[in-house]
Amino acid sequence: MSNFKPLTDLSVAKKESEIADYWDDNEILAKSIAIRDGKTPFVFYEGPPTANGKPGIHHVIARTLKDSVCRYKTMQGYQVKRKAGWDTHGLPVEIEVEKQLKLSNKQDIEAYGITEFNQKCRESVFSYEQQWREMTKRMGYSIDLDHPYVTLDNDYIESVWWILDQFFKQGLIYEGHKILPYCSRCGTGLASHEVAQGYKVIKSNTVVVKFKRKDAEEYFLVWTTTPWTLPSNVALTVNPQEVYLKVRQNEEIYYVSKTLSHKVLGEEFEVLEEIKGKDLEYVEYEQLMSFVKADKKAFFVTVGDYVTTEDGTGIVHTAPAFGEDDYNTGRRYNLPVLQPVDETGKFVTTPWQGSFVMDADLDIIKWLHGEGKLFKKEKMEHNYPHCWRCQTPLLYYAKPSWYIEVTKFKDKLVENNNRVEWYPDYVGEKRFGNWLENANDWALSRSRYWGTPLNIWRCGCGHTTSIGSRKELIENAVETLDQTTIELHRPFVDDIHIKCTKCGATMTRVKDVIDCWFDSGSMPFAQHHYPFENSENFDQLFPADFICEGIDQTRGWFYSLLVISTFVKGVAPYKRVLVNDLILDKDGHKMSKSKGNTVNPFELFDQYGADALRWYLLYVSPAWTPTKFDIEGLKEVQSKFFSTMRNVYAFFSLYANTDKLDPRTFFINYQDRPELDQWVLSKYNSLLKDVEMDLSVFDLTKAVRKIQEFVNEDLSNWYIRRSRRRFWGTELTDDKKAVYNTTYEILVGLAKLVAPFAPYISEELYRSLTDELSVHLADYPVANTQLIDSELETRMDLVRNLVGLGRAAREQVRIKVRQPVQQILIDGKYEQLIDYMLPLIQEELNVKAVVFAKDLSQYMNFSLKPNFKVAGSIFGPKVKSLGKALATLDAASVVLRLEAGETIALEVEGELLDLVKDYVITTIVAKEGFTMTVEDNLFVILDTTLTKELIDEGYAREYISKVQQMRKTNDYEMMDRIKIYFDGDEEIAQAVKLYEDYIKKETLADDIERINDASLEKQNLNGHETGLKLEKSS
RNA sequence: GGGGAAGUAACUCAGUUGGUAGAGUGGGGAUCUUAUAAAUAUCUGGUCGGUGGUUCGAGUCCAUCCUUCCCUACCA
Repeated sequence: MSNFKPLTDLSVAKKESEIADYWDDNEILAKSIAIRDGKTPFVFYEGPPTANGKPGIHHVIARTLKDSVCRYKTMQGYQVKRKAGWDTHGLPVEIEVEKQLKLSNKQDIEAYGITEFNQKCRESVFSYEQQWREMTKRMGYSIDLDHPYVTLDNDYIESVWWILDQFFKQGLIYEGHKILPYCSRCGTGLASHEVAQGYKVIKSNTVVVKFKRKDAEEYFLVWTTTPWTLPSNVALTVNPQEVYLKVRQNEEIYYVSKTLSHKVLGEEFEVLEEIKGKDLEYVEYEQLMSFVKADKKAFFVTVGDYVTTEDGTGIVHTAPAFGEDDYNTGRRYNLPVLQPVDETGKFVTTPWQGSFVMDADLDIIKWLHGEGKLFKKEKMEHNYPHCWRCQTPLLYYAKPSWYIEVTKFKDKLVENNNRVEWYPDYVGEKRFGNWLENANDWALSRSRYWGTPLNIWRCGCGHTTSIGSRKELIENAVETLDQTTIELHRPFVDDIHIKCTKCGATMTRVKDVIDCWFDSGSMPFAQHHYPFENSENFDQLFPADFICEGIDQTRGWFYSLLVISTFVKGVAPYKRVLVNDLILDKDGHKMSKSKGNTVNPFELFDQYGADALRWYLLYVSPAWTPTKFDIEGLKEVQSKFFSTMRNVYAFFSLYANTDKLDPRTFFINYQDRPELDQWVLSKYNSLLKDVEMDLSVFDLTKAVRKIQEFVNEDLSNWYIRRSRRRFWGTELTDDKKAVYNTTYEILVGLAKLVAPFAPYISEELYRSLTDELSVHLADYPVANTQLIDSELETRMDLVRNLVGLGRAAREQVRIKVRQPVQQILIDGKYEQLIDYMLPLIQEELNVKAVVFAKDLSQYMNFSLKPNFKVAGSIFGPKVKSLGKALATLDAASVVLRLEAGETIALEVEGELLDLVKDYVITTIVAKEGFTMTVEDNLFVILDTTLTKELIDEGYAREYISKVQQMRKTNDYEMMDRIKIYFDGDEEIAQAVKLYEDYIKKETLADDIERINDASLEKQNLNGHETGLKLEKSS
C-alpha cells in the first residue's frame, strides 16, 4: 500500500455504523480476547441493567467508562473477558406489566393468572433488550451480548438457590416482620421510590398520653402523631444517655426528658428526681389499652439511641407493628407484635372495629380523654407519604418477611470493604463504609410474583427446609418431575411439595419470591452457573479486578455483591470500584421525563457521533462529579479535537499521496532528526507517560484532557504548522524523511492512544495508516523515555513564549507579521539556550535578525521582591521588613551583583542579613520609549524602523498573500501553475520587479505581467490599490 | 433528621507538599493561512461562598455558618 486512504466524507452516523459492522463481521472482541490467551486476566463484572425501560444518557457515561477501561487493559496485554448481563426480575417489571394489562392490585393479578402474568413479564423484559443491544453496539461498547447471563434463566436461578441454601443451612435466614409502606386500598406494599413520589403535608392530631407506672401512681408522658397505633403499644423507649426528670405538677407525678420538660409541662412544676435514661430500663407500666392481648412479656421501658429530645417528651411510644425503629427495638427485647389492623387498614378488634385507622384518631382521643389518660393534644402539620396511585395515606405495616442475618457478619463486611480500592476513595470510606457500619438485616422476601422464588418449604409442624439445586428438588419432591422441563418460576414451583423429615407430612413452598438485588448480587457465581459448572476454574474469574457503576449502586449492587461474596467466599468480590455520578442538564438539574430535560442518546450518536459523545462525557468533568450535560460542550469537543485529528491526518495523507511517499520505507534515526521533531517526540512520549499514570488511578478525565491538549497545541498548532514547508520540498531530503517519519509515528501512536476512549475514529485512522485488522487488537503505546528531553521541552516553551511576546509587540505598534522588520532584542541570558532556534523565531516573527541584549539596564527598570518560598522559611516574620529593605536598594546594580553570585549584606530590623540570589525575585519593567512586551520576566524588544528595503519586501509578501487567496477562491489545484496580471503604482511595480523570482516561486507563477486593465480585481496592498488577475498557464 | 459531595472569571473547569490565582469557552478589536465551517496572539474579565482562627504567608490547614446537588429516612 503506497496510498493513505482519504477519510470518508460520510456522516458520522453512517461511518460509525459501518465500523461497528466491521467489528462484528471480523469478531474483533472475540479476537481481542483470543490473542491474549494465557496472559494475566483482568476480571471485569458487568452490572446487569434492568431490562425494563429505555437506555438513557446516564447509561452511556457508565458504559463509556467501563468500555474505556476494558479496552485499555486489553491493549495493555491483559485478557479481559466481558460478559453482558440482564437483570430481569422484580417489581419494576411487574408494575410495567400491570399498567399494560390495566391491573391495579394483587387480587387482579391472581385473577388474571400468575402463569399468564409472569409470561407477560418475561415478554416485557425481552422487548427492551433489543433497544439495549442497539445502544450497546452503536456507542461502541465492546461486550459479549451473545452469551449474556440472564437472571431469569433456570441455571442462574439454580446458582442463586445454591447460595440461599448455604445461608439457610448456616442458620442465617430467618422469618421476621418487615415494616413496609403499605397502601391499604391497593392492598400492596410500595417500593421506596414510589413512596418518595407521594409526600404531602397533612394536618394531624398529636397527643401526649399518660402511661401509668405499674408499681407507683406515676406517669410516663409520651407523645405520638398517630393515636391509632396506641392499641398496639408494647413498650416505651428512652435514650440511655439522656437525663429524665421525675416531677410533680398539679398533684400528679410525671416522667419526662429534662431537655423537653419546659416545652411539655410549662414553667410550673417541682423536680423530684433526676434519672438517667439507662436507669429506667425495664421499669414496667400498665398497658394503655387492654384491647389486644400480648403473648409475650411486654409493657416495660426500653432504651434506644435513636430517641432524641428534639420533639415530644423524650419518651417514645413503641409499637413494633407500625414502625421500623419500633420493630427493631421489639426484636432486641423480644417484644410481641400486636396487630389489631387488617390488610385493608381497618381495626379488627377494639371499640373502633371496622373503621379505617386514620379515621379513628378522633374517637381514640375522645376515649383517652374519657379514661383520664390524655395529657394534652395539639394539631401539627407534617409530611406524610401517600399512595401515588390513589392518594390514600400509607400505613407502615409489619408484614411477615424472610431476612438474611447480615448483622451476624457485619464486621467481616467492613473489613472486606476496607481492602477494596474505591475511586473516588470517599465513596468507599465514607458513604459505603458508614452504611455498612449501620447495616441491618437484609429483608429478602417479596410477596410478589415475578422473581426468583424463595427456595424454602414449610411444614404444618413448623419445620422449614431449603432446596439447593434442581437435582435436590427432584429427589425430594412428592410429585414426579422431569429434569429437562422443570421450570423454577412461580407458579410452577408453588405446586411442588416435599416430604417433611420431622413429621412425614407434606411441606409447601413459602409463596414469596426474593429481592431482585439478591439476583444481581449473585452474579459472580451465577453468571458461570457456579458451582454446577466452571467450579474448577472459578478462581480465575473471581474476584473482579474492576467494576464500575453509578453512585446509586452503593446501596444496590455494590452492597448485594459484597454481602453475598463475603458470605460465600469470605472476601470482597471486587478489588477496584470506579464510581460515576449523575448526569444533570446544563443548569445542574436532574434529568427527568417530567421536566422534559432528558436527552436521547441515539439522536446524539447520529448527529455528533458516539466518539464525540464518549469523549465529551469523559472530558467535561471527572466521572465521580455530577456531569452537567451541555450540547455546546459536545460541539466544542467535536471541532477542537475530532476535526483537528482528522485534519492532521488529511494534511499528512495529502502530501504523502501526492509525493507517493510511504514513511514505512525509510527511517531517520531519532538523534538525526531536527530539533522540532525531537521536541514533538519528547512531548509525545511525556504524554504517554502521563496518560499511563492517570489511567492507573482511573482518572480518564485527566488523560483525555492531556491528549486533546497535545493534539491541539503541540501537534497541530506548532509541529505541523511549523513543518508545513518541509512537506512541500520537491527533493526527498533527510529533513523531509524525518518529518514524514515523525508525523507517521505520532499519528499511528495517537490512533492507539485514543482507541479506548474513541474507538471509531481511532479505528478509521489506524486502518488508513496501517494494514492491520484493527486498532483494538494492537498494543497500547508505551513511553520511550529515551526520547523524553525535558530541557528541550523547556527551551521550546521559551521560544514559543518569545514568539508570543513578539507578536504582542507588533500588535502594539500595528505592524502586521507580513511586514518584515529589521531586528528584535531578547534577553542575553538565553543566548546559550536557544541560539540555534533563532531561525525559528525569525521566521515566526518575520524579522531579519535576533539580537541578544547584554546590558538590560539600558532598556529596563528593575524591582526586587522577596522570594517568599525561599526567604519566608528562612527569615520567618522578617520577610515583610525584608521586602521594604529591598525596595530601598538600587535594583539595577544589586541584580548584576547577585547574578554574578555575590552576597550582599543588608540590614533588616537592625540585623545584618546575607542576601543571595535565591532570596529575591527580580521583576523587570520596560523603560519608556521602547516597543516591547514583558511577561514573567521574559521580554522582546521590537525595532520598528522600516527601511525602504523592508517596505518593498512587505509589498511582495502582501502581493503573494493576495495571489494565494485568489488561487483558493478560483479553486485552483495545489500544483496548478499560473500567470499573474496586475496593475498598480510605481512603488508596487518596483517591489514586484525586485522580488519577482521569490513571488513566482511562492505562487507557482510562470509569468508576471503588468498591464492596464480596469477589470482587474482591486486589492489593497498596504494602502496601495492594486488590481490583480490570475490565469492558469496553458 | 442522618450521611456524602461541591461552591474559584459571564459559562465549563485546573490549581500537586501552604509561597502571593490559571486554561478553555463567550464578548471586543486585530493578525495569519498551498491542512482546518480552522488557527494565532491580544484586550475584557476574580473579596477563590461568608466569618473567625493557625501561620511571616491560606484557594489550599482548622472551626463555624450559608447555598446547591446526591443518597437515606413517616425517628415517636
